[in-house]
Amino acid sequence: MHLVIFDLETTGLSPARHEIIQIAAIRMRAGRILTEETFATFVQPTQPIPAQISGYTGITRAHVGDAPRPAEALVAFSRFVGDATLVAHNGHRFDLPFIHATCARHALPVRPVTYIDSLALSRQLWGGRGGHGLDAVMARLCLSLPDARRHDARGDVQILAETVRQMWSQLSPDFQTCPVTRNPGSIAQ
DNA sequence: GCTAGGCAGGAACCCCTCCTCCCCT
Repeated sequence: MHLVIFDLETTGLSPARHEIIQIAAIRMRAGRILTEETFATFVQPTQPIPAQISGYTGITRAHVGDAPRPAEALVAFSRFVGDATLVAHNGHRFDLPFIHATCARHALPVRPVTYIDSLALSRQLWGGRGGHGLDAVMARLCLSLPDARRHDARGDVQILAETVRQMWSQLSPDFQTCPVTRNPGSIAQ
């Protein structure tokens, strides 16, 4: 199965009120993380980045000042995605709604995609007990990637890709079948 | 902890609705 694992950093939690400031993605085929096939860009928001978000993500005005505008960044991301199935942690309620809202705000034409929420992999594997946040999943898998910085999309996507690989291998070792629901979504054309 | 939004699981109850917690920046 051809997957693109991705992560967004944003200026807040509300797709209606906040903006994307960073996109990172990494490709996975048949259970292999293709570390040479990555995508990463900062995105220039129309509003200033709140101080608490700069503190949380490390992303400041200096990072996004010359970055592509949202439309340009989302089209480039779409090209990278190709015909892959997208994967994001809490993507059903966070990343995909942010992409939908950003496309709508900038009147960007969209195309259908399928996506998997990696929260569902965690719930499938460990049931309702305990948390399913990325930190909790990492702890359960005893996973530590010292070079991957949390809350930087490039670091989070490395961590997420490895957690997805490990969870998937426990649920469907041959990587041929998808162990959780694939949802319909849309991204920029 | 707040923002938005409503999954998933459990309780109460008998089949759907309500409630609480969750998860993302």
